[in-house]
Amino acid sequence: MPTMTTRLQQVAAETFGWDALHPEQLAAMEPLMEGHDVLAVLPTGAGKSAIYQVPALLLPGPTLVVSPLLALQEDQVDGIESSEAPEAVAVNSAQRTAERRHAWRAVEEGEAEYLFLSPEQLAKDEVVDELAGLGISLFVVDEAHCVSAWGHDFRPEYLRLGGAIARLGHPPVVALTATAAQPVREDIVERLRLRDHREVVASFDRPNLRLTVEHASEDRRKREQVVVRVRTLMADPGTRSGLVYTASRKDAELYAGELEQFGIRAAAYHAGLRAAERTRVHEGFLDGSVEVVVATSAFGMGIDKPDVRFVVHASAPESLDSYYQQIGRAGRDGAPAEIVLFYRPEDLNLQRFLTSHKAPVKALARVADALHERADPLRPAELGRELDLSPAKRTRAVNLLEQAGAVGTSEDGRLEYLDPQMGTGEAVERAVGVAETHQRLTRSRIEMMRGYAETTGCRRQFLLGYFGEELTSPCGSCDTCEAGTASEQPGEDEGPYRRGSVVEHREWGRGLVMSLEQDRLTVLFDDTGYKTLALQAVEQNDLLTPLEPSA
DNA sequence: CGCGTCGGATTTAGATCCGACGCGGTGCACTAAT
Repeated sequence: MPTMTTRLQQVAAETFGWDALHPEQLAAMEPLMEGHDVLAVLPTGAGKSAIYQVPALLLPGPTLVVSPLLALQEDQVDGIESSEAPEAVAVNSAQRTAERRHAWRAVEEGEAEYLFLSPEQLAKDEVVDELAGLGISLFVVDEAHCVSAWGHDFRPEYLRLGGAIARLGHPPVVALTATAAQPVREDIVERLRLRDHREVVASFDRPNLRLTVEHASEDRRKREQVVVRVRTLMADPGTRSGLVYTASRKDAELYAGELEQFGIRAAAYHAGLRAAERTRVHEGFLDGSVEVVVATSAFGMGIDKPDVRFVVHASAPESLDSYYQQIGRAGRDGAPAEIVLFYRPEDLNLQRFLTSHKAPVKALARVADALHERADPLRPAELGRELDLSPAKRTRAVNLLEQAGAVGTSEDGRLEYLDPQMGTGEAVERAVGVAETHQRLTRSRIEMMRGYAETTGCRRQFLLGYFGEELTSPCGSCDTCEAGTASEQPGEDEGPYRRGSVVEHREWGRGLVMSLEQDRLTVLFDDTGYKTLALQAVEQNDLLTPLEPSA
């Protein structure tokens, strides 16, 4: 009787041609095979897809893969098609009816093992009903950070996945991502309602990325410096391609135009461009005809180019999660790459604006009232028709009420008001509270971005600390290390506050110590998000009470 | 929210100050008109 490990390795080799599975891949696959849910946070290139592709063939029913972009679904389907594995199909709005019907039939008849869907598809009753009859044996959430990054506002259907999983009888669930700090991991686990799950988290360290921050006071000056830096980087004979990230579409166009004037084959990329132009830039970047892509956050997921030699940020993004993901597109081949952030504190204001979403009080009240009045639970689509609310608005309101504990989803996907004793006024108030807590976390993440840019300590230590990883001594290769300011460091084992320990603050409640610098420490509070505290003030005023020793 | 820009006023002939105004990201799915 071969062991599970052997069987997995056999399938990997025979079907996919992978000679050996990494320990981390196996560590994620094995609990899945035993029926556990799994959250795997592994760097791009670590073979995340294998984690579901291989067990899928050893589990009885079809495998459902939720993927955020249609282009990614297409890539994955093509990838599976080129292996010996059974068929993979996608179902989405870009298809003709006949094509869609064919895809469903292929899964029903067992010809297709893998089915790719967007979260929006899964928010539709008829889709989940169809899936319920298929005996899905593995539920995959690819790019799972999207649950947390997009579910709360931009794509609220991401928060409906937990309900869909429940309606499918909760098959083993695996959530896969390359980037997730502690609160993101917790959010994924909670929102997808993972049960007794296992986490596989690889190191976030990318030693070949050289981290630098350039401080600028004037906007105009910063713009000049960005262009000069990109020209300098491109002048290196070993450099064929690089990425520039901007905060706005206009800036992407502006920088791309300017770089072109200096003879660099640059192109802008953002969501305002026509599909054909986006494809042209994307493909040009991969084949080398476009040297530098100047992009908003629209560019990145699914881009796997090994020789990107630099990532320059003309403006800071809204979190270190996004930043890490964007810089992670450099140096995939392992060779050195330059990472430069041009930082002006004012730039964070734009991020503050872009991430500010007020609680939809009107929609909350209407949804709460409608559900309170009804004796029978009702389907989300019915609710939308009844209230004449757009799907996005309705879903956002339902999500908030659900997180507030006022509304629940039944086994068959119907919405119900949980406690008739609770007035709708209170339900709305609680939901607003949930939105505000989330907003505080968002704000605090912007402050962590500021912390990274402004630290005099080792940048790599700061970045890794944010992801809950300890680098015991300064890296020696970032700008602060080279400038000598990063050399001082706190004694990790001295003092009552250690990385990973749990503390309590009178006002902010329970928190997890994320990192220690020479004169300050950063704590992730459950309700307030990240806070950076001066050690002196903490000690003098006895601000923090240690609750548990570090794990 | 708050930055950058623009136009007008002020004061005095080129420049500065002030207030008003516009602007700012990520994708799915669907529909209606060609």
